[in-house]
Amino acid sequence: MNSQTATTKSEPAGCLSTKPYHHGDLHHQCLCAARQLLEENNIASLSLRAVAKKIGVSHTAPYRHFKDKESLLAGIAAIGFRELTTQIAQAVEMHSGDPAAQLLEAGHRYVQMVIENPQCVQLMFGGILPCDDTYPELRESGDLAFDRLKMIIEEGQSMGIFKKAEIELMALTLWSSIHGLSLLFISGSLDEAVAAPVDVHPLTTAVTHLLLDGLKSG
Amino acid sequence: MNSQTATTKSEPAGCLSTKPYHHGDLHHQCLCAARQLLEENNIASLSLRAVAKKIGVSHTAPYRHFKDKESLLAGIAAIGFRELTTQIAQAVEMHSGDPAAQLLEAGHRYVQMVIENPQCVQLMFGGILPCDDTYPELRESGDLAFDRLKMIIEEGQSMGIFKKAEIELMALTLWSSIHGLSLLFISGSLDEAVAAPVDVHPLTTAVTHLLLDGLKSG
DNA sequence: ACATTAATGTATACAGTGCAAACATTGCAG
DNA sequence: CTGCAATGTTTGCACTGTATACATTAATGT
Repeated sequence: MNSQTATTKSEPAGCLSTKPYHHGDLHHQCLCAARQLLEENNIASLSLRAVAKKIGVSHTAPYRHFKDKESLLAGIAAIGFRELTTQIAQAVEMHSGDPAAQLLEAGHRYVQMVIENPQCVQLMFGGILPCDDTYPELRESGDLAFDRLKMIIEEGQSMGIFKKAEIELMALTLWSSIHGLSLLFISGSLDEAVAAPVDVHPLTTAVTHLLLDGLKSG
Repeated sequence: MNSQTATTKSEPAGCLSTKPYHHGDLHHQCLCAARQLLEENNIASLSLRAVAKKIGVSHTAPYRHFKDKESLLAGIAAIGFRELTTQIAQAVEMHSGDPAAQLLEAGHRYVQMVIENPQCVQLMFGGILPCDDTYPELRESGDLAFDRLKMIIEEGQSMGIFKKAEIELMALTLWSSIHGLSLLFISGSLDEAVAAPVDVHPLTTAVTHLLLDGLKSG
């Protein structure tokens, strides 16, 4: 080829500047693009090649940043777990000193997160990724979220507004219920099981209240 | 007595629609083989070609019985839904006249079913299959199961042992909780969130009891 | 009974996929 | 400036879903 100018950044007109052939940070962009494509379709039809094309790199470029496709998926799932934990944390500090309100708020945020990122959630809990310690970051985030949930209940107990059953059991019941409700919702199973058109927010509120009735002391 | 019926052996009580013509139950065998392969690995790595090979036919043979791969998956999911409905029905007739026991039994069977067929359940609720009416049989089965659940609660209410909240709401809470518990269990999320090694049966019992506390009248 | 036909299974082909290996381009360290 | 490590590209292979054309066989009308 010719030596000097033509090969390098000789694209003065038009295009955005940031395309130095060594792409900015492909790692991050892969995650973003993949997450977007994931939600646009579903897990099955997400391809690494499509991700690469969306970013504008060759279809093997992502392999410089992710060992394989599963590794990319794990990265997306980790983001999801972190977001979930964040949501719960925000719910806690939003209603400081009111465990019942914290649980309700956390439930709403959990459901909201699931509804807004259904495919990501399916990825997080859908058994696609291995359960072992292949991707440690996954478990840590999940752990954190559950810990926060238990802390809420603990506070409620010490305040005397929750009965003193096993904490993990109560937390698990709550988590299961909200988790199940969210997943049933995005799976579409509710739309025809329940007669009326389903509105999540009041539904979540009602379910949580029903659960809180069972958790109340006395 | 055998001149005609010898060759035309009525097909062996297959899982899906009967094939009045041409004998040979490839349809049924595809479903069985696919289901088996599905549980041996996971959804992502289930291939039609592997199914065909397992049965011993050419890799395009299944297309005579299933429009495409998704259609096969829908068939498997339908089997799963029907099995779920059956389990709940059996729980009901097992504890006739005792709604609380029916719910508990149904919960145990639900969880058991999920644990024994995790990949199938992921398929049923994992958002792989379209939610619309592309596969009507899917929705019908799910409907039936939910109807049975509501009937249990209705009976409990008329017997005066459940509070008289909205039936669909109570049913939904119960379903969500058991569903969520099952899915969390097979997703592996529980193994590290909960400290001790998780044993499902007592856990299901405990969760159900906690819920029943919230449902009780008074 | 036999030819016709529809139902069923096969052979072949093709585009899309994940991924490995060899190669090219860049930014940086000596 | 030279060499190197990080990053991106090209090429290639095995495998997948599935469309098409072909072969076979069971069911049916005459």
